[in-house]
Amino acid sequence: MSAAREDVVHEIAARRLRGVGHRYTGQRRRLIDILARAGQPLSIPEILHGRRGLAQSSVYRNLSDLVDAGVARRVLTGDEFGKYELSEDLTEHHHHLICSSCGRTTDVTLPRPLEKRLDRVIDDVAHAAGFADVIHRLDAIGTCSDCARR
Amino acid sequence: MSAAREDVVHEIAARRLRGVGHRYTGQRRRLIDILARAGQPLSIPEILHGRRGLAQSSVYRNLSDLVDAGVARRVLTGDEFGKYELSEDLTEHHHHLICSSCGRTTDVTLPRPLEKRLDRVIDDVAHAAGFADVIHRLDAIGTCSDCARR
DNA sequence: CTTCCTGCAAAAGTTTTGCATTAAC
DNA sequence: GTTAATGCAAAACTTTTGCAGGAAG
Repeated sequence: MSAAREDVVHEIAARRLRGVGHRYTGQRRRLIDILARAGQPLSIPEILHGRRGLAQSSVYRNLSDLVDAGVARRVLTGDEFGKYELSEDLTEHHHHLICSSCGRTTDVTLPRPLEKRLDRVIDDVAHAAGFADVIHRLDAIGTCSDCARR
Repeated sequence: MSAAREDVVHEIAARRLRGVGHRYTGQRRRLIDILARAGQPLSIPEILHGRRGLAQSSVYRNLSDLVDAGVARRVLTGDEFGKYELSEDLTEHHHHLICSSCGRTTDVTLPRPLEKRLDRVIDDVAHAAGFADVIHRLDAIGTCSDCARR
């Protein structure tokens, strides 16, 4: 995919964090790695699971800082937990397939022309309602193959 | 808009609740009224605010029952609270403009042809990934006019 | 009159905060 | 050396649950 190479992602993350007065510490670098390798949004319990040396409170604080710096974003899945992923300019514009039964979330992309048309229409509608700097969030919610079997 | 008249909404709500073994009580009827008149998703604090005779726990329970019966749905706004609205077959298919700064949420609709194309493409993509019974959720997130002024 | 719903209070579960210690620059 | 980040524990906040009393069918 068109995602930036990992070292470039780290450079960008470091720059943006410094831009908002934060340091690029080991734990923050590690979180970026975890999110970059996941390829799907992760909840804090998922991030903590099987990894040592990460205090829950620090992970919450750091993900929040990464969001503030524009390096990550919080995804709403209807799961009980919030999930996090790298921001789109570090990966690529994509959408989510969310299983309404188990919360499983998969990244998907749509054809370029459809995306462009969507963006135009949404921009028009949003401006008419007085909204500025609008991005869109399009997710599909259904039943994944595992849950359909039950 | 093409929304059903209020009394029809109540009939449908009553039928669907009975269908899952629930009664159509005064409080449930009242919640339907509140959601129907709001024209935008409401959080539980918003529902409780300025209304007497609604116990918080019962509102949580009843909204959950309304969702189970297919009369309402839970909307994720990034606000700290979950918000609820009537299900789309009782109103009409629409989307949300969400202010990332203050959480203000406004309903909007998109052109029919775009919606149809979206549905087709999402259906294809979802099926390819093994998902069934997919609906789409498209929201626009930006800055509302009030927050832009600050 | 039996079953489900309601309200209150308490519990559970996710996220945030205070503070002393440690690491970054 | 100064300022910010970390880990632990405790607190805050949203949502769920237990239970006794009340309403629905």
